[in-house]
Amino acid sequence: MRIGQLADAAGTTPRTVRHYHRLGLLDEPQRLPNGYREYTVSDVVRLMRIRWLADSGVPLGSVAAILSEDVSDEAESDVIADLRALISAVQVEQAKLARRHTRLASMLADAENGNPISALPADIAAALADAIDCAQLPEVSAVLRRERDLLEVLAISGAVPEEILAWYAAAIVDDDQRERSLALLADWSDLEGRNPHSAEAEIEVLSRRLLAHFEHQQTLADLHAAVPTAATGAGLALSLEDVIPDDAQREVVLRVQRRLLEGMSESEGVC
Amino acid sequence: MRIGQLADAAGTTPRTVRHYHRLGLLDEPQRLPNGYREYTVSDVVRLMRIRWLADSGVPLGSVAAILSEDVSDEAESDVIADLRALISAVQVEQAKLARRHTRLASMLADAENGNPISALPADIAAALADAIDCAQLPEVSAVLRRERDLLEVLAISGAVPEEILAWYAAAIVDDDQRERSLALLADWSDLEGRNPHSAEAEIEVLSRRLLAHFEHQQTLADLHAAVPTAATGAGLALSLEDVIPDDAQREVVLRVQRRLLEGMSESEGVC
DNA sequence: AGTTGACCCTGACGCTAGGTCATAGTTGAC
DNA sequence: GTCAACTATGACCTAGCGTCAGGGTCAACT
Repeated sequence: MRIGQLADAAGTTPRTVRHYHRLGLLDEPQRLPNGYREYTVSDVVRLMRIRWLADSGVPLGSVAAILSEDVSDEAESDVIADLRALISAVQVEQAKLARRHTRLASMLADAENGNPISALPADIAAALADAIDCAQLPEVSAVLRRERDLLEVLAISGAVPEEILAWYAAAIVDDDQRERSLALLADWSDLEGRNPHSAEAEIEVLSRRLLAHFEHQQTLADLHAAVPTAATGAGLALSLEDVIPDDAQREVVLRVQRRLLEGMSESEGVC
Repeated sequence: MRIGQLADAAGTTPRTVRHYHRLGLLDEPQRLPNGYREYTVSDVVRLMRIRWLADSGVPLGSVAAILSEDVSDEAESDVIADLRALISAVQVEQAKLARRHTRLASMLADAENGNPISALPADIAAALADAIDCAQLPEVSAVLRRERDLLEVLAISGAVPEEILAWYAAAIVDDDQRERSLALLADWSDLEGRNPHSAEAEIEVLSRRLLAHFEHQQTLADLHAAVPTAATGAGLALSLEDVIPDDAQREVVLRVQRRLLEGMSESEGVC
């Protein structure tokens, strides 16, 4: 019997047989005068056993121990431990594959509907992409990108609460609020270009408008409370300086945030 | 931001970041005077997007296309085709893992019960192993090994019908029939050492005893009918000469088989 | 001032389970 | 004789990094 017939009998290839020879899993048979390997039926049996184990997920390095006839106690308990480890590895892998399947399916749905592929829900990602494309001013589009990136990073971290997404969906996707939201963002981005010390009045106005815009202030409070927790919980160690390197811009953002927090705490009793 | 902080932020390792640099997935950032890479927050966003896709099962080679902003029609349809292929690959992998899980679980059960690990059902494999160990004559043990190997090869081929296994279970595992079965095999192996031309009488006697032994002759007929089909169906191209290289031994087996077939066809009308 | 420990750099090999050449000799059928 | 199909060996390739080897940098503590 030659190597091709052996391989055919076991449903594999000559390359694989030679591989097993080199690993010592299958003994090298006698050679014919022309150098060809000459196999017997017992090689077929051995090879099929190896293939069966390999197909069952046993790594080739453990096959020899399982196929060996000697059943010393320690060898057997080694085999049992190996099998247990393999089974839990398979379970881990199954969980991973299940996650992949759902994610890939939603990515495919996104792509088929012409939406961008993103870790964010399709409606939010699409609305943000549209807004970025349609923004007249490049600064507005930059602010929107920053918002989108931050939100997506939080979503990837698996730490973005449902309420935040719902709030975003309402503020950006909903046609009614959308225009006002974008106008606010435009003003905000406009403000970031200004000298923070000569823009006190505008900062005050913008903060009031933002507070007025968010009808559900509790949600805004949740947002501010959740973001740092979510970020650090996911191992994200980003400071505002990382996100906004420019000193003046950062100062404006800090002042607006401060005013917002003041405004929220003032009306806290109301909610 | 240095490479370790970047990697931590994305929940990965510096080695992975450098790997992505070499693949061109992540632009090389500016270097500090000491040669260290200096990252910004947009690198964090990019890296986390890459990790999210990779975790979702997208191969790194396809990540760039998915993350690229340009959405030309052909690029998008390429992406859709890739995603479809990935999803079906995941499904194939899930089926494979499910098979592995059941197989590994039954192997673990075998090992825990002290049974040999085999593609055969545990009771049959254990009974055959016991019989092989306890056989007084080495020839008997050799015949039993041959039987076991053949049966296991057929089981691995996935082509051994349930009835055959049930028959074996009855003949070998069942305590009542077991002794008679083993005695028959011992006589058979004894016969194989004889000159076929001077053993006509013994062949006749053995054949009659075999026929008498198998109460369910239809099952025996199934066995003989199924084995060649199963073997060729599984790509097994083994002739009797491969299994029994010795001419005289093979001749004895052929004569016994011939007598068995005659005996079966005689009583065919009865079943 | 020295030392320790935690980073960073590049380059190279290792892992699984074989696939895929490249090069060369052999067999078997027409 | 010729051609396809087989066999031999050896070497490189895959994916996604892990892990060393060998060396430089930096901040803190003694």
